[in-house]
Amino acid sequence: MSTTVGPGASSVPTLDEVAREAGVSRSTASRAINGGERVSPSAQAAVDDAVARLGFVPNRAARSLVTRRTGSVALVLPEPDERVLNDPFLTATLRGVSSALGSSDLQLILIMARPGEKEGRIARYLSSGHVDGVIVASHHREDGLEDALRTSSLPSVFVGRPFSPDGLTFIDMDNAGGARLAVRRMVERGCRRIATVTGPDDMTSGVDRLTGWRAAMAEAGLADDAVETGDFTLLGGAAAMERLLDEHPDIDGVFAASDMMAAGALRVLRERGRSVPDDVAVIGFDDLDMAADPAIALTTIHNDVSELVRLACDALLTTIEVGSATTPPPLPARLVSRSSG
Amino acid sequence: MSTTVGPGASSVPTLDEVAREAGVSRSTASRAINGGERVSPSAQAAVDDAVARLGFVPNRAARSLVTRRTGSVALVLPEPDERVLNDPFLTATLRGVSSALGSSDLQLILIMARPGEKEGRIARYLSSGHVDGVIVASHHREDGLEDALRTSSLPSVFVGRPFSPDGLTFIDMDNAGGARLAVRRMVERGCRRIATVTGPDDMTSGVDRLTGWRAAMAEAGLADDAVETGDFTLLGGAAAMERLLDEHPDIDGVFAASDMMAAGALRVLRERGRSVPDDVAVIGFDDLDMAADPAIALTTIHNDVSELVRLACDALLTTIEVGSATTPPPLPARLVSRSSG
DNA sequence: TTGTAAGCGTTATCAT
DNA sequence: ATGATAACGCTTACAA
Repeated sequence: MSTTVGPGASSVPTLDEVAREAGVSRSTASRAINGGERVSPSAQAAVDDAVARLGFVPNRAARSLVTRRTGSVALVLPEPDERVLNDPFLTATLRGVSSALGSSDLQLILIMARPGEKEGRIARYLSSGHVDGVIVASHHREDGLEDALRTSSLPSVFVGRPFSPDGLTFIDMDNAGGARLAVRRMVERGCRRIATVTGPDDMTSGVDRLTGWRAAMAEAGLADDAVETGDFTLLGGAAAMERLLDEHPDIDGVFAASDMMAAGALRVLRERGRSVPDDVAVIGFDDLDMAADPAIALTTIHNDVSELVRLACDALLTTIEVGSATTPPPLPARLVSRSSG
Repeated sequence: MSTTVGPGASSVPTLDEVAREAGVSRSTASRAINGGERVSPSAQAAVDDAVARLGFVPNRAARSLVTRRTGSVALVLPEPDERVLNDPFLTATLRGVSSALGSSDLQLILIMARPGEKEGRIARYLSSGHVDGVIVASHHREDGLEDALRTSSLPSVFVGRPFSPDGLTFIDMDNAGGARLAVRRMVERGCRRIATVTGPDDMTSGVDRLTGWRAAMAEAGLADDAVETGDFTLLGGAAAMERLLDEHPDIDGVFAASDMMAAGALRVLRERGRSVPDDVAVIGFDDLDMAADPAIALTTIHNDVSELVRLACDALLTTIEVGSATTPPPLPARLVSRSSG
């Protein structure tokens, strides 16, 4: 019925065509499509009809050009993709954001690190107006995200304290407090030579847990020289534990800054014939499912990722709508007692 | 230096401002920014300077409005997010697409199912012009994606045969052939009462593997009545195995349409005191890492997901650039022999 | 090589 | 309630 323009000219209908088909002006059609404020029932019906008949879908580029809204938010996880998919902490973050967004009608855009990453690719993508907001988790000191987002007007929320939090909003748990809890528990249990397997020092979660460990060791009047760095992975934790045993054979307690690293440490301790917790107590951090596994039974500091992420999403949505949000106090740490320490 | 318009008026610089700052016209600035065809070295330098000074980033909405390119492609996995993150097959797909895109400068948009999913939400998102192309994997008969993409002009590639492949391009392996291989192997090994734990019948991978099983059973002159349906999960496989043993206590071989289901079947068989492969042989499908685990040692049909996904991405990029791509023949199936069957 | 001008498809303002 | 009309920020003929 329409003036055909040749083969392949079907393509996507525009608002103009809908308006024409409905016998109204483009503005009325637009109003009818968006909520229908101030449009007569008859016009509304005509437009609805035309939309259905033509299979009209608004062009988002055109729409966001004028509304300055894209309808999507980014989750930035500056880690290689295989890491993102294998690390339970990261998958929990992804899951949390995905479900928190489920209720809103925002689309999630997942942005991970890429092999030969040219510095600033992610920041550039974010500033190019493709998203209405950003959640950043698992970020590193040198990834440039903090400065980029601080200077940008793009709403953003960090999961985990940024290195320079000024002008940035973030959600975090009390990492130092958690480490303190772990040390105190081991001290109570009679440990006197307590080591730590720390996280990477380019991540605040690693830094803060180490700080907490040092503080608690000082409080207890214990030496804080048994420190080895891991990378939050099982293998990294195992390697750190090896070094720890080589250099400090007398340790009787280990605080690992993540459950994954604790699992690696446990494996090494078993291989080296140390019994846990009798010879060496072990306490992890995160309280992943694996910690509750009877075969592991890891005492650990609970980290409520889904709550953290929920709060982050709330804060982000608030920022997008209201224009700002505040950084709440850190979530308190809680020790979950199992048989390892 | 610029005419300030009040507080908060800093915001994002536009191409116009860059042009003014560089002392050239907007079109010259545009050309300089996009590749720099036909711009004098001096103009180029001036523009580059201005861009750097102003921190200009092109507005993608405006750009895609005219170029009709968004610079992103969607990966659609119509499964709930927890499923996506826990199923090794799906994570492999995600990883594959992510790395295949790494070389191009396309951004990946991950789209998963949502709890109260209103029918067609995904299709609507895809047609709204937010992406240049789509890869669909793990799709179901009733998810509406096939029709939506068939009628749409959006480039798309399915990983796994669609139910109605006409007008759609897809990459698949020889699922029926794989099932046949499994049955023949068990027949060779002396099995005569072979059951199957099938996949869901709203997915072609489930259907095709069942078809292959039936064909091979017929070829061997065996009865094909021992069939129970699973959902590709471990629990589903276990439940199906229970039913199988209840109804056909005499079975001596099981073809499970996925390794996850095979793992569930193995667990049930062990619990019920049947030894594998002596009492009952078991063959899975997919060849996930877990199949190679010595504690499982599952004979299985190899499924080269990363290759499948690579081909799918290639096909998609071709379609986006050239306008069309063809469906290649299915990848041949290969049996990987381990101790379970 | 450069600039002018015409869109791309929406929404938003403002008379009517 | 409705409809012109002016943006939104960019690319791209076409002219100079």
